[in-house]
Amino acid sequence: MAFWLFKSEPDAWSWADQVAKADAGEEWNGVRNYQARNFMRQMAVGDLGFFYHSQKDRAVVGIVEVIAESHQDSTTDDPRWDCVDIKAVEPLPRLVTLDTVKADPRLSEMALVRQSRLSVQPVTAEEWQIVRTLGGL
DNA sequence: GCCAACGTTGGC
DNA sequence: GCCAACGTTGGC
Repeated sequence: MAFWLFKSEPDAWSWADQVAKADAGEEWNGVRNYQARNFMRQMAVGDLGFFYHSQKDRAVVGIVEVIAESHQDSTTDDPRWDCVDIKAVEPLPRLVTLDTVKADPRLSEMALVRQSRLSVQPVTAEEWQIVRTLGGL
């Protein structure tokens, strides 16, 4: 099983929106970046991810699970773009802000820090554990 | 609201 | 196939 991070502008699609979908989950659609798409193609059902709010919040806010492997993105007919489905699993008791991540030397290699514009990113098992703990889980 | 970083497009 | 122009993202 692998770990990931999904980035979203809360104004467009927030953790609350994701939670509202409950176990039905939702497509992680709208990604138009090859690197991000390729990561989604590598995902398997059962993989876990962090849900990150960009812009105003700049924090990891919850945990999500991949519930469908990559398939055509329903928001476009362009066959280049596909996406997975994810559902909310649980919120983090404490938000883990970008500042916190940047301040922790163990997290200095995270894509979140090194490649700030990438919207879907891999997370190592070690990073997963550290951020979970910082989040109070 | 600005700007740096970076990805994409299109002319050559 | 290169590169300039342009568009977008996201931190600050």
